[in-house]
Amino acid sequence: MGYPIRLTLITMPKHAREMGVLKEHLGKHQLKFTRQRELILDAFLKQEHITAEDLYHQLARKDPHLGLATIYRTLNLFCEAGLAQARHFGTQTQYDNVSHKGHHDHLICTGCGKIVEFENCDIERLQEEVATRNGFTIQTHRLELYGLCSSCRH
Amino acid sequence: MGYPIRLTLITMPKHAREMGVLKEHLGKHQLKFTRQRELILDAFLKQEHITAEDLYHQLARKDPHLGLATIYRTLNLFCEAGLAQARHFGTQTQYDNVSHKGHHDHLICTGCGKIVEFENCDIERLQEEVATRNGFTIQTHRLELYGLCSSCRH
DNA sequence: ATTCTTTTTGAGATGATTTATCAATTTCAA
DNA sequence: TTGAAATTGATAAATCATCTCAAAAAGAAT
Repeated sequence: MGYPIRLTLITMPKHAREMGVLKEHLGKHQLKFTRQRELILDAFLKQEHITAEDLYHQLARKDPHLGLATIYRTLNLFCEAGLAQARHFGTQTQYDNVSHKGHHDHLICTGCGKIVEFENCDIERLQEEVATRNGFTIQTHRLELYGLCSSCRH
Repeated sequence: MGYPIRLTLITMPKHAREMGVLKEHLGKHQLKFTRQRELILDAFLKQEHITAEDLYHQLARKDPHLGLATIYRTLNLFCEAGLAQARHFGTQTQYDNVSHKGHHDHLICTGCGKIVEFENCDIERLQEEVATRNGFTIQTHRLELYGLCSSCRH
């Protein structure tokens, strides 16, 4: 009986953990915490993946008119801080939100463009094996499977 | 005893099989077989992977002066014919020669840029599993492992 | 709070890569 | 050989991302 005691968590600001990661990275590199960086991180974390251009338009309506260059700079900063990962799919660069998972693999439908994300420990273990056998130490990886989803096969 | 009877193969023109693949693709799409396309395929097949720019410079001295636009058009044509595969690595597009292997996976050193190619049947089998579980039929895939090679780790 | 140094921002210029345009040329089937 | 259709090459244009730099903001030290 009694209510679950989650009040402190419920009232925590959104994306507190990621904001902390960002601040730690900034501190370590003599960089500053700005309103723009906060706004962009907040918006970025609401998506699985987005392009700089899309994020620019999404934020254009907000109060200060954020420059496109700032969006690019900040997304690249997130990559360095380990909050995002750049991926070149098609013509524009996609920035993936990897703040809540170790790796990010994709199943991509060549028919409709649908993207399904997955994780597979067995594959990752085999990747480590291959790398070790070749004297490499893996920092990150990218696995994309292209094909037709069930709807597009017909 | 006696010599191995491989004479017909030995005297076959280089890249005959791939040239056949190209011609078949051209025929199916009302496209024409030109001297440029022949030259570009010949040069392209001599590498594992190359950028349009590099191929352009490599061919610049040859008889008909090939335009850069033609190189791009033709490499994209090869992709459609299944002879090449485009990969966005860094800023330029890399065109991989996939004519003699099923798939093309890479170990890429983030220190020196060295690229090691590998194939791993176990990984491919697991990829099929993942795809099937999600209702996908795989057409192709891309696996890139980024890390430091043994020389760059120091 | 004020000052001061350093970093960041925004707007547009710039750079890099790829595609589009179009007249002249080439291919290839009739 | 002829003629319709496709291709080519040169360059313009488009696309995407980074660079430049003066003005603004951040943050530490007064």
